[in-house]
Amino acid sequence: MPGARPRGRVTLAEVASRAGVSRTTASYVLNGRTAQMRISPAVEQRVRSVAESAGYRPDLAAASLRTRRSRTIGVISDHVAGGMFSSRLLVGAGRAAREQGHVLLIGESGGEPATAAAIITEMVDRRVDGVLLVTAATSQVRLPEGLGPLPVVTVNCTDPDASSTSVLPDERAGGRAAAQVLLEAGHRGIVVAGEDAAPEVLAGRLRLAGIAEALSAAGLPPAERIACGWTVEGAYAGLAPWLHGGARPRALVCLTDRVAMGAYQALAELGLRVPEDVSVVSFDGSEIAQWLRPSVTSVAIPFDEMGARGVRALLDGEQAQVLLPMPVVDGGSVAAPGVRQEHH
Amino acid sequence: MPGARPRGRVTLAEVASRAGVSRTTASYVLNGRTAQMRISPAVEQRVRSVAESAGYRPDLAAASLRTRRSRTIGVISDHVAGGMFSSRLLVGAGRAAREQGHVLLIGESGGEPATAAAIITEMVDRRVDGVLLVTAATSQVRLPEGLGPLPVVTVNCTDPDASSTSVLPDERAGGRAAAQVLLEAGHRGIVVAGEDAAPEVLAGRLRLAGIAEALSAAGLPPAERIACGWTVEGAYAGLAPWLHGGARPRALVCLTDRVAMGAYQALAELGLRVPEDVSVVSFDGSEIAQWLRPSVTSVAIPFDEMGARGVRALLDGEQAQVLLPMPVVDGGSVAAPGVRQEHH
DNA sequence: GATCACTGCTGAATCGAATCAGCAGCATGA
DNA sequence: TCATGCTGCTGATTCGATTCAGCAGTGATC
Repeated sequence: MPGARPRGRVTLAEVASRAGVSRTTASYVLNGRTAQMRISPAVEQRVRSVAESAGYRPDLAAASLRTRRSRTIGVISDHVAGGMFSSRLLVGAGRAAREQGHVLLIGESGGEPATAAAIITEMVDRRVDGVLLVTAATSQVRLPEGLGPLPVVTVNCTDPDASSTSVLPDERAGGRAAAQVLLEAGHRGIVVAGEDAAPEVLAGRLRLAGIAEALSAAGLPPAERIACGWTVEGAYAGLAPWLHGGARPRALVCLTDRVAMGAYQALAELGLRVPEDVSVVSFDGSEIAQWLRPSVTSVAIPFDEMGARGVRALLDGEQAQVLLPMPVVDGGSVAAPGVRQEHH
Repeated sequence: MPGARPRGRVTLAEVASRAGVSRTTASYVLNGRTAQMRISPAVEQRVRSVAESAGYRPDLAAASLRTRRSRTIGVISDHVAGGMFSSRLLVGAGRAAREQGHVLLIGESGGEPATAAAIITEMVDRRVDGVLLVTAATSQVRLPEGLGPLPVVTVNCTDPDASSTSVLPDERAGGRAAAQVLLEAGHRGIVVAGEDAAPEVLAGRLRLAGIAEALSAAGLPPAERIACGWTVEGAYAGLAPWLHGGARPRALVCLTDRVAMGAYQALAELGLRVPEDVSVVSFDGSEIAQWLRPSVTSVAIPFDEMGARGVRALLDGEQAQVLLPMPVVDGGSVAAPGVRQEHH
């Protein structure tokens, strides 16, 4: 049946024949290699317009077979897709990838090394151009086996033994910024709520280090520490007894927004108001921070940007270690110490 | 240099030659088609063991070129990856895909049709085997153009004009369940907080319909409705004036966990306790529900399972409309009405 | 002992692009 | 007039799998 297109897709061969040139010429034109290959402007125009009007799209499976490039990036994560905030990383990464004609292949290991290994195999089989290794919490990792010579960028994590590029939030500077917010409001006695999580998690240690640096630079003694987990429940359970025991902090740094939420609950139970009685600053810059009443000033993890920078570093072959600033998202949770209103 | 492997990957041709058979035979063995093709057990064993010991992995780009199948599923979402809870859908979908040797290609449109179109093009170019169209909120959609004959499963959304398979949470039954929890606790006067969002969002309407059904079945009048948005802030802003105006609900159904959070804030401000003064039930089953004190009983959206079922429906060529049950996650927010303790 | 069916394999084509090596045609200079 | 060099294109091969069609060899049958 002449006139009917036999297959679903238009191939390069069809474009070439309709334009009256060889497949080779059509290929060069459509890959923008007219200059090196000395294709005349007339032919170039002809090929381009035929391709356009025929709706030609190259078959990437065929191209990948030949070029060994797939315009696809593998994202291997532990709990990023499942995480409440970290999943935004995928949004930024996806946008940056799309800007360069790439697409994301995702695999979530759930923290299982065996699953991670299976994911890596699947990705290598599909000839991904590179891999983004991502964690939900800023942490140290070991690069998994099986990646071979694939370029890898670690995002929100880093392998101290590997030379791979990494993109990390500047948690230490974030820690300084958090303390600075309270210091600038006039606070001196600062209490830190939250404790180190697992040893491979960097976030806690670096935030604490930053806070300590800011206090030390201001000539103040180290902050008091209240141990409580990283969770809402843990923070409440850790802070409530302390407050019931009579403690009356004026300025609280919570190591995560979840801790801040638990802290708000414990404070509310005692009738302590934020910020009149207690100023609060926290970390993560998640939506939780805005949901609290008043919303809590939070030092944000730029997940979206981290994903984007990770992809760009991967595609541009960047080698540096990138430290992204953590912006302070202002809420209504910080006030000058003033004179505390006594409740009877 | 004899002995050294020339390329990075072992090819089928190498496996075949080492096993002393043709590429054809090796291919049939490794694709499990020994029965139809009458390959002897001895040859099968030989090929398998050579492939195993050489670490052979088929090049999927080459296979895709021939078979037009890529063992890859495209996931096109609006705000799923960026969403706090909905991103779990990707986890379930990824797991189900991996179980069948598939992998997920994700693209998030942010709700932009132009971006969605670009994503579809990229996915079609990569010969995905099928597409999961996903939304963060249960809603009605229109299938986008450009998918051609690709199988599509809509997850958490549905196109009433299309015949594609869809996987949806049974929001109406969820609504009934929410009301039932309160009715069984002995409540009769139920107030619903939250309002219809955009008309294409089904969740609100169906939840309300389910609640109405349960009340009607119990011979009770329709529930009172308090208009407030879907957000924490909106819920607080809607409920606080109402409570300040003297309203004293005994049982509250919040249309989302966010609304529940805002409701808790408004209730706390008035000194109304959950569940002693007010019983609360909500929807979503998100982590927020567990963070509240006391945790709120919530009718959960099974995001994880929705993703998994969507993938299975796609790969199995299922045609039915799947309605997944919404489990009630018990919290401590419901109690019998009892006698209200008066506060002076 | 020719025909037939069956077993167990293989040769060659194919998918759709990328790319190396080379070939006409024309102008230029010696 | 012929070698030389440039311009502008093309033929043929390659990537690594899948798969159709077919072909030796063996034993059974009449």
